[in-house]
Amino acid sequence: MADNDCRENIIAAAIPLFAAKGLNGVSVRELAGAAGVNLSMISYYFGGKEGLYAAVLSAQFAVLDKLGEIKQMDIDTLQKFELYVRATVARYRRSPYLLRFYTSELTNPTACFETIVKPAIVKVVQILLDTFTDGLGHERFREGLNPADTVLALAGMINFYFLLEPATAELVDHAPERDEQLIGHIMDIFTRGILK
Amino acid sequence: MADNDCRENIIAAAIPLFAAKGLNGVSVRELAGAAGVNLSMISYYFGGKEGLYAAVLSAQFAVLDKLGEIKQMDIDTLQKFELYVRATVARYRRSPYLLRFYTSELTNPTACFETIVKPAIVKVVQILLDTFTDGLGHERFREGLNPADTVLALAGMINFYFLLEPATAELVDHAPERDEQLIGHIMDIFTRGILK
DNA sequence: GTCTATATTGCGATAGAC
DNA sequence: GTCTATCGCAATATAGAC
Repeated sequence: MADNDCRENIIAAAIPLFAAKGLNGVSVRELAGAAGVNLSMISYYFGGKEGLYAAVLSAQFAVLDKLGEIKQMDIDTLQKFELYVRATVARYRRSPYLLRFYTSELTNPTACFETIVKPAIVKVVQILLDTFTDGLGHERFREGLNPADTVLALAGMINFYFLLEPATAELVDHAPERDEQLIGHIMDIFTRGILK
Repeated sequence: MADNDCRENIIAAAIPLFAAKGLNGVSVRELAGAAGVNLSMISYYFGGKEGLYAAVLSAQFAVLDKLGEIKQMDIDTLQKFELYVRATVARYRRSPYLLRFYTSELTNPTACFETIVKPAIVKVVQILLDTFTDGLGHERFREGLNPADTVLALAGMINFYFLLEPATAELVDHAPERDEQLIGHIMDIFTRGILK
């Protein structure tokens, strides 16, 4: 295995394994076997299993950085919220393991929670809060809306839909073809919910 | 340790440990130590660590059974949905580890997912779907509402608020004193979102 | 029912050859 | 940079004394 291919192979093979079973559910032997490399390579490149896990999480959460662009855009507040929902759906479709890492760290935090996951979540929530506050001045929002409750409600509607998929696959159609309808639905509820 | 006290002590001590670290993150030694019993008692009473985990999950998810009563009540559909939200909040306050087991099994399923967790989730979603369908006949709901998207949106708003707490504690006030305001907020958004 | 002692297995990590 | 071999440890589970 040539040079940096090895390092990338290990990360690529580790993503679905860590996502499915968590940090403690996978052994270095299993990780090395899936990557087709010798198990000592994991210590060589990452300093151990936990180092590999941290590298995987860093790569997974890097995609969240792009969300910051929404705040600066010259569009309506509600259009910004719709962009957030669209970006979230697109992200989960493109990177189907991200939500697993996200919620696994929220429920069973490792050392990475404080260093990687929590800052990433805080950043996203802060963007949504700022967007809402910006809109308060010149949008026709209802009186008495609590900013935090409002933006967490929006985030909850879209994230929970994906989180529940393993349990509701036979009850609810989670096909990507329905994503547009889902986005429209959530934005309809949210828009009517917060406007005067 | 007298008789059945022992069995119950083990379960009581196991709940926060399994909730915080997951099935693979806790050892039988740690479990026995926290319960103040000999480690062989776990095999004696539960047949092993996985048996104890299954017993813990069964006990945790038993509280969901009461939700079925909402369906039969002679009240408005929207009042039923509010009762669901209230019951969810009250449940998480009374049983602060349930959500951890819930989402841990959704993201990193064990053998218990198919036998205990998924059936419990399906049951709740089915109750919400039936409640919505019942209401379609005699409530002033908007046209074109997708039942699944609608009820998952409601469930998402309330569940995600609690799921995110470990990450947003410094950003958002998650105190129980605010629960009434939160419930009112979510029901306001949901009600305006689905009525004509 | 509860204990001690132990059997057995699998773990993560690394020394050292190439 | 990659391999083999192995070290040391912690895991679960249980046999057998009381």
